[in-house]
Amino acid sequence: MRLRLHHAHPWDLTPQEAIAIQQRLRRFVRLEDDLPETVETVAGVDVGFKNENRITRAAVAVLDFPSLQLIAHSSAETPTAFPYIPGLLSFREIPAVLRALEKLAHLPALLLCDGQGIAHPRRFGIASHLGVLLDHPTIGVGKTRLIGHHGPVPDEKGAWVPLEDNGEIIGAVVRTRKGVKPLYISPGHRLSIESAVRWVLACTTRYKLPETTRWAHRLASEG
DNA sequence: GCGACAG
DNA sequence: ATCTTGTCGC
Repeated sequence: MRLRLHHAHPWDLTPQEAIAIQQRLRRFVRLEDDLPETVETVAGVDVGFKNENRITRAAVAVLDFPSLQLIAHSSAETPTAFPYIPGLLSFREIPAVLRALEKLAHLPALLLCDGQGIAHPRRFGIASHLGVLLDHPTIGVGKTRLIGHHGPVPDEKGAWVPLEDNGEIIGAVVRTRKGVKPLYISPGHRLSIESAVRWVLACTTRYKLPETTRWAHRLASEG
């Protein structure tokens, strides 16, 4: 589908300017549930690198919901134009992600992104950034923590505890599989924390990572 | 000044 | 993220 998005080219941005953009866009993030009545497709978005990080490859895996069967996918490669800086990950990965999304016939109802949503120093991780640019529901699925603190997570699938920063709840630490490190879940845009957790669990079967993420990771890394 | 630090 | 074999535990 056609995506008309204006934004500065990452290679022209200084970290300070990138931070200013996050501060300007964060006000558009909405945490009220705003999804279609019926969600028929969910997608995983992930990025991989080639040629010593010179090439960024993004992949989108579209799954039917709730069967979680892969029904479509797309990918795109772009020259890597921004370094990896904690807190500014989206400026490195989003350009390729947008190119991959453009190749889809239809935008999936919900996008699960690798990384954080609002569980970010400025509450504007990659899932929120992508969600605001598209004004579309997104969830951040992080394998590790960027910011925030939390208590122990019961070792039972589906158990979760709030992720907190300065007295503010910014996400959830979720046990998607017994005996395995939990996932750091936070809303990107158009969902509440509780809903984000529910959707991630609904997309997870027998593995730590949701099926959406597993497919996207596979498509972004290999051939 | 000393740690922490998504992918 | 990426480089990579075997190995511990349910």
